[in-house]
Amino acid sequence: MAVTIKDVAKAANVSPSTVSRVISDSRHISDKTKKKVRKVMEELGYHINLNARGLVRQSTKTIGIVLKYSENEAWNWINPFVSEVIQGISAHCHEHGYSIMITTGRTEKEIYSDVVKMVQGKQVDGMIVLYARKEDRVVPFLLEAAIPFVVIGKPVDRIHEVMYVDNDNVQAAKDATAFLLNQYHRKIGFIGDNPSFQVIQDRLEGYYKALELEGISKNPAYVKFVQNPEDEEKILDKFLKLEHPPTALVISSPLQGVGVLKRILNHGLHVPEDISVVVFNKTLITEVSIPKLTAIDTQTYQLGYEASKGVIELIHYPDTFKRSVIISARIEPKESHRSLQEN
Amino acid sequence: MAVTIKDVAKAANVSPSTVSRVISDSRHISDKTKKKVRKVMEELGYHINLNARGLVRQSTKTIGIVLKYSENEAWNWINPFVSEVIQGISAHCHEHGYSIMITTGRTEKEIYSDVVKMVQGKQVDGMIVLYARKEDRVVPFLLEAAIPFVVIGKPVDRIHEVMYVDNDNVQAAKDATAFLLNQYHRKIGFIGDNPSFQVIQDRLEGYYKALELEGISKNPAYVKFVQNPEDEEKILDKFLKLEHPPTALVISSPLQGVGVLKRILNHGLHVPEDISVVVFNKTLITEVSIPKLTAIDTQTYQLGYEASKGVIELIHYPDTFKRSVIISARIEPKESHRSLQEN
DNA sequence: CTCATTAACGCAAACGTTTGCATCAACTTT
DNA sequence: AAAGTTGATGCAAACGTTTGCGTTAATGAG
Repeated sequence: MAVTIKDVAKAANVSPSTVSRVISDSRHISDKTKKKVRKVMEELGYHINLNARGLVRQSTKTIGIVLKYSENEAWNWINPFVSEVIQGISAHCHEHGYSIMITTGRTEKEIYSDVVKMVQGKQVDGMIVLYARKEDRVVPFLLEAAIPFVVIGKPVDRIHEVMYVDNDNVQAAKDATAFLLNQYHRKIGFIGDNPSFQVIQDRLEGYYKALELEGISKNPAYVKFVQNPEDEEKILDKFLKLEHPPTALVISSPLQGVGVLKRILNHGLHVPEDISVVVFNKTLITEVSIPKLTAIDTQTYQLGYEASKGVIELIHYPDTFKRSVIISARIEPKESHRSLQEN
Repeated sequence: MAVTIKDVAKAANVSPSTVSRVISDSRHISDKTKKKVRKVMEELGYHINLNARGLVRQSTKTIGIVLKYSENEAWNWINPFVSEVIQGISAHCHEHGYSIMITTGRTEKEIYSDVVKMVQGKQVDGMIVLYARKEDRVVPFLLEAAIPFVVIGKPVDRIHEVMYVDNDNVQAAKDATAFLLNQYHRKIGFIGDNPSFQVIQDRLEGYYKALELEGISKNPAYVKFVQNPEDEEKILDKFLKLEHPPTALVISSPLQGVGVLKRILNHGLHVPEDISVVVFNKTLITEVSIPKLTAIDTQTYQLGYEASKGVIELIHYPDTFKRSVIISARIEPKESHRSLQEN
């Protein structure tokens, strides 16, 4: 088949071990020999077999990515969040010569076995988990397998045992709400998706905290969760039928953001004239939206980049302290908000 | 380290070869032995080492994906096209037990060496190339290496030697243009991105063809290429300053579509009242845009799915006829166009 | 009862690297 | 000049599978 290290060795009149050492640029080999061997490698068109190397080195210089599993299949990849995170991971991995392998499973069970295959099959040196979910089997498995990994998002359960990178969602939501308060909004609504995610709980908490600081009491009528896109309509209806409809909204996803935007228009109202909107996650969507959405930049790319830094560090120094990285989020004022007071 | 086939063999009182055959469920092994061995595997927590298997089988059941390279880094992953294609690939790969590995390179050179590494390093059994570009080194390399691969898009050069899956971009653009012509538009503009991509050339050709059928001659003033987002402004300016500005536009990417949408609004004009817009690639973006963009559904997911079908077929039957698959594209009328004639 | 057939399994050689240890020549040192 | 040191390379055993071929015992045919 292909030309192997032995072929090169034979042609260069050296031993296979010498060739191997030339490949890894060992300092035990004389420059003359290196030159000679390299020339032969060139001539023969040699390329290393990474399977063989992986076998003996017990390392493949590959990291696996566990893609987010979502009931709503379409939202997986389409969700720009995933893309951007992977961008970040990819960038850092490349800098360190690591390859990337991704899960292909669609259901929770499939994904789990993908992970097992990657890890036990020794296909990867480390893993990055793109979500944090209650009662998930992946994280416990990875802990058990004692393979380096980091999760993006805040793992609910064994938080002190795993390294994770996340935003401070409480703080971010607090900031977002405070931003609106500073613009003299007093009636602020909150829209989140599935409240079973920790993210949503945290953001809700931050939202409440900011209100509290201003002495505004919790108003359940201002807080809604949309489980599927159709809910948006109902929710907006309810909001607008209130005696005092909210003048501003904090929304936990860009997709919902544009959805709400559209419903608002349908009601003959305008953003930001009639109602201000701040959404979580600055993404392509918030940029191409008209008006551009004032969004919380959670620095998704950076999230991925740091996660990658984490695993690779863990791979090289397994005893690294499992520090957790908080990526700061900051609000990026665009066009979907306005101050209630014309200064 | 981990428990190997030999450990299992020892514990089960059989030879390693027997264990191996149990794993592959060989019919040369008695059911009794299989049961026994499987039980031991279970007890010992055995899992196969895919590196070792890859080494001897000369196959890893992994396919590599060459991500599109773009000068404008941000457009890579963010571009929903890529995400959807990968979704399709991923789905089919999973059905056949194949894993996925993606390139991490940012520049053309980096990507090329990623590919070489994957292929020569025997990390993958086949490849899918997510773009077709003139004077690209990847496709020639893959041909040379004689590894199964399929490109998504129409390879310009050695078209009869490679298997590809693509839309009929000429036809699609022709349809799109005809669609507008049917709505009594006569002054139709075309906006594409990098004209070095075959896609753009094809779409341009289809655009011209449709016009020709109506006896409308080519007008270079109506055809523009935007290389970076800032160009959109200039282009629109030029269009609008024409004596007869276009009443409709065919745009080759959803991202550009929303960009142009915004610029049009900036000029105090409205879509579709003042100008109709049809964009290529129905994606999340075109759906969340306001108004929803009338788009050509190129069935991106299907593109990926078929590509995957292609490689895996080539892997199993190397002598498969290198058929090329054309995924039909059809226009999905939404809200960004109108007829010039009030019926 | 002998011989050919088959079913079930073991042997051992690959697959292409890496790496600890041994070797050996050429230099230093004393 | 002998002993020790250093530098450059080779030997051979791993790494964990797969698989062609050989062996054995049981079965069937004649």
